[in-house]
Amino acid sequence: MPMTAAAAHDHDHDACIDRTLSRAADLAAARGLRLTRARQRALEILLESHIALGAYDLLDRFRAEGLGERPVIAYRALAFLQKHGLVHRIEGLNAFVACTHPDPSHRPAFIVCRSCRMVSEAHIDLGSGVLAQSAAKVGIAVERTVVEVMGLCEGCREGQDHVD
Amino acid sequence: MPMTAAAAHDHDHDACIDRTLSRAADLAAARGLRLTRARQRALEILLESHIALGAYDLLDRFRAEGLGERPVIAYRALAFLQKHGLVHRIEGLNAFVACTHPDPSHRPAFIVCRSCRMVSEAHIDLGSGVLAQSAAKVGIAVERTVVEVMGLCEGCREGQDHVD
DNA sequence: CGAATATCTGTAATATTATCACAATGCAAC
DNA sequence: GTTGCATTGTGATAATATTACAGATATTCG
Repeated sequence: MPMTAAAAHDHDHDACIDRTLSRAADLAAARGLRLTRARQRALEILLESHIALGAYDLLDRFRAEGLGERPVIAYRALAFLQKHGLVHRIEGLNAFVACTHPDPSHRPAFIVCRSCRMVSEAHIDLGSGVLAQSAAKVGIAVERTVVEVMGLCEGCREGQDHVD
Repeated sequence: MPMTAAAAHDHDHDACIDRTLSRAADLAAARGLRLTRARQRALEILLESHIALGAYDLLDRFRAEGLGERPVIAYRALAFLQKHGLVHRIEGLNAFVACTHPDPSHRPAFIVCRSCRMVSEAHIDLGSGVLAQSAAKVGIAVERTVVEVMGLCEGCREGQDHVD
């Protein structure tokens, strides 16, 4: 039986959801943010699993729930959530996942299945290593790091030993 | 006077170009690849600078030179060059740069200016660190790593202290 | 050589991802 | 309550990327 994304994370996913939502609520209270219906639902939908969703996947859900019909609705919600660190973009997939890490400001790193789009969040400090030195040498002031480790998860390897 | 991308790399760019093109020719000879006109020119165009170009930027050049009118022409050339490690995709920019590293199979890392799109190529071995362990733990067999360090280069910081 | 095979190119259409512009609405401060 | 600002609604469009299939070119092998 193929392992689900949640199973692969081996955790209490309900608690994971609750923790993240209450963190979002705290953040909103603290910073005076407006966690409107669309923003709240976007976060909830992304939290349902650790599968990265495209903006248009989210839009489909919004449409089904009467929360909006047009792409920009989804992009706005995602932009807001990203800005406040509640959602991350997976560049290698053009997709989004809810942030599952409690630390407010961190350098996220992602472990990603290119087939089922399961994402596991980790961390890495590139700020102090060889790469930071190289960046300094060419004069780049680092603002953001994109670190994504891609491959096939166990379930996807079983289902399909071909390339995909 | 703002530093150019080439100056920031502080190198003999002509030699850089020659080296990469001859490496491509060697590779083609060795593997029986067909380095056709469009492919050759795509590589040459990307080599003109260390600025990442979008597929449609390349297409514009192709159009100007009578090498093709349609997007798929550019994407095909890029796919071929990527497949053989002569070009890398910068995920954070949806753009492409020529590979400047002699090592045939490596884990590239990029230092990127988000404004002028200058790219400096470095390397990093994530295969042996914490991240690889995390990947193993969630069952991902790593195939590819995306490592991009983004920020503003010196020239772009000077020109525009606002956010951009 | 010449047919068989594989690769590459040309062309059209379309899919996917993302943003802009502007009017209308809601919410908060005074 | 009206001023000011953030948010939403609506339409259009921009930017990025792929599929499908026919025709051309190169390579292999009898």
